[in-house]
Amino acid sequence: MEHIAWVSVDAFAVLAEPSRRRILDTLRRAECSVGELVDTLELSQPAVSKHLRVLREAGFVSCRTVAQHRIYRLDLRRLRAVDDWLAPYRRMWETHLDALERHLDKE
Amino acid sequence: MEHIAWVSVDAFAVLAEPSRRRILDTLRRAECSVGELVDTLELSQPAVSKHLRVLREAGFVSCRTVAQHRIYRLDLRRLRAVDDWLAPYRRMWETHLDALERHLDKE
DNA sequence: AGCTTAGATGCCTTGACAGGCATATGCCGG
DNA sequence: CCGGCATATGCCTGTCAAGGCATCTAAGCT
Repeated sequence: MEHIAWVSVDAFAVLAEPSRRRILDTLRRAECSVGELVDTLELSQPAVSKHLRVLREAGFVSCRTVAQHRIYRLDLRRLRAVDDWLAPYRRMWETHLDALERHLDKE
Repeated sequence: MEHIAWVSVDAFAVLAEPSRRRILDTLRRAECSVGELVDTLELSQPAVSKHLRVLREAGFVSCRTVAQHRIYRLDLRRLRAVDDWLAPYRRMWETHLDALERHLDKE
């Protein structure tokens, strides 16, 4: 069921929430249990769980169960989709930057 | 006044709105008047104007006045901020990809 | 000056979503 | 099998943003 659902979720909408970006930033360093995230983010446990649910359904994170803990872990695939949207723009400023450098070299 | 304001606007929140991304995608090809955007996006004129205001105040676009037209134009600086957030993640999948390639090379 | 076109703004309604709190579920140890 | 810890979920409420419509402003034309 989830495997279908997350395709339709708007990645940017998910990232619009600052707390969710902070969760990703935290998971970037190391995978993490919910409790650890609660401590790090200073947010209530239900709030964190809800954000994790959104991130999970959107494919930004995956989780596995270890005893009574859930260990969450970054899934990079979805972020690449965001990066894909950005790519053409990045090409633009890279060429602009190149042009600028060439301009400065002439002086 | 605006020069101060747009620093505090959350870039991701601005991009969360699909119509606004479509506007940027359109402006990426060429600068554009409001009317042209209305035609392209099939959205009401007030709606487009409001999105443009958000984009403008967030620093994603700039505009100049030509007769009774307003020509909007992409401003890449703000997108680079988004890209900056993404950069550490990109490094991650690039190294993962490298690792995968090395792995495949061995076979 | 009056008319028209391009665009911006204001008001209103509606829908989505975040957080708080209470509660349910799942898993462990004894 | 029971109590307790870790996490998930439901319900409620407040907030905020998007779109529709009407209106205002500004610039050009005759």
